Amino acid sequence: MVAAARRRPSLGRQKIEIRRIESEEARQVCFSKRRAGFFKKASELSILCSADVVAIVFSPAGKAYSFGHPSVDYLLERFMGPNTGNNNNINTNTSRPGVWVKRGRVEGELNRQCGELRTMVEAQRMRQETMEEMMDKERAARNRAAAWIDTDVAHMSAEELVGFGAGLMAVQGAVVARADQMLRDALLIGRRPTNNTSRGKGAGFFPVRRF
Amino acid sequence: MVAAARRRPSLGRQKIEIRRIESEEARQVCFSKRRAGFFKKASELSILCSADVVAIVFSPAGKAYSFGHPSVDYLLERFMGPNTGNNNNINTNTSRPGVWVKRGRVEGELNRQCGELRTMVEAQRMRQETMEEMMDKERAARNRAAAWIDTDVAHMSAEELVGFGAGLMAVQGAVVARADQMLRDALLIGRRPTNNTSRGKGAGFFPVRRF
DNA sequence: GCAGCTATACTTAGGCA
DNA sequence: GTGCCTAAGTATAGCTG
Repeated sequence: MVAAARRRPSLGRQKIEIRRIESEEARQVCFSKRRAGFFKKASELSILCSADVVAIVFSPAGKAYSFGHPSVDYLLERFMGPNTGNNNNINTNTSRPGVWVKRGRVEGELNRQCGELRTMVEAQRMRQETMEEMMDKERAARNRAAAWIDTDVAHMSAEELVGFGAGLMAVQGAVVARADQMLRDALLIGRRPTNNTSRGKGAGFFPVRRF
Repeated sequence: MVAAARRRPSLGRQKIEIRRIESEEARQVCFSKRRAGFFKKASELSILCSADVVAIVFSPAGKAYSFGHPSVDYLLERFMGPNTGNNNNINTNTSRPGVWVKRGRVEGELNRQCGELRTMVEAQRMRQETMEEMMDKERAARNRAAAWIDTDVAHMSAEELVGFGAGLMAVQGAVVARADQMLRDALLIGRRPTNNTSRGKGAGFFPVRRF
């Protein structure tokens, strides 16, 4: 059966899907709020568990915000290691990064390569953003369509339904349900209807790298 | 009143102060749980707001866990690259007039950075492909959905049709046409269909009407 | 150590000032 | 961009298997 149209259940918090927020303004607001919450989590984690934590967030506009305990620099240094390889069980006691100097011309070739690569990265990023926006639009259109179907069914009075007849109702329900199901499944906007106490997001959910 | 309440008020969550957890075991458990939550927050932040996020956590034992979107190394390079002045809570431009590297590790750093950038390019390319595949699937799903509706009605047996009654048969064409059109219009354009069809007492709101 | 539970503390989406 | 408000959605402390 098709879910009834969902009106705003309240003035309070609403559930949202974890996907790029389309509205630029809403995205910005969300960014501010969640960034604060994120850093708070980082802080709590470091205090409660005596863990060292560093978190850096780049806003879409390019601004960088960071949190670090004991300090961002120290931890980054520790993470990246004294050499190119990342070492797991740390042993660097260098509490301060050394002096940084601008690269000389010796590495001009490498520098150019890096520049090109960076340019490529940026270009690809822009393409990616464009594509994300396209998908947002498609999804928005889809949601509107789904909502429209839902509304239709939801607003259908019993009288009207009777008018259709049992057979038509069945087909209609099947059509709508099936279409809705297919759309949701295929388009990844569905959810697990089986168990509302969602569980089982155990492993491999995050791109977390372990050492 | 004397605080006699040193009992557990319930079986549920209890309030704790944000301070180092004394019990080693409890601290470890908390670390695991909160670390997961922390990375989840990072992931959500990056997705919801299209922000780049990197988070690194060192367990008390020294193990390092990290999350990074698009990639830890790329973001760290981006964060540290532009200049030396990288302290906490500092803004950094995305643009870099020149790449700065640590003295004495210039070549190693450059090579490493180039490697990371190449990895980035590759990763982004793959992500782009993934996204394109998703879009293709979405289109295919839409087409399948539309086709399914068609076939469903088209393959309807005479028996079924009899069950529906003559009126339903008469409307069948309208069902298909309207549903198809609705899907196509709404899905592709997101345009609101004209729903104000004349409706007598039993007229259906849905494209299909009573017979 | 991780997975599952319960009940609750905490976070935050959507509005509004 | 900031901050407050409400109500709901989530994360998670404390336990158990």
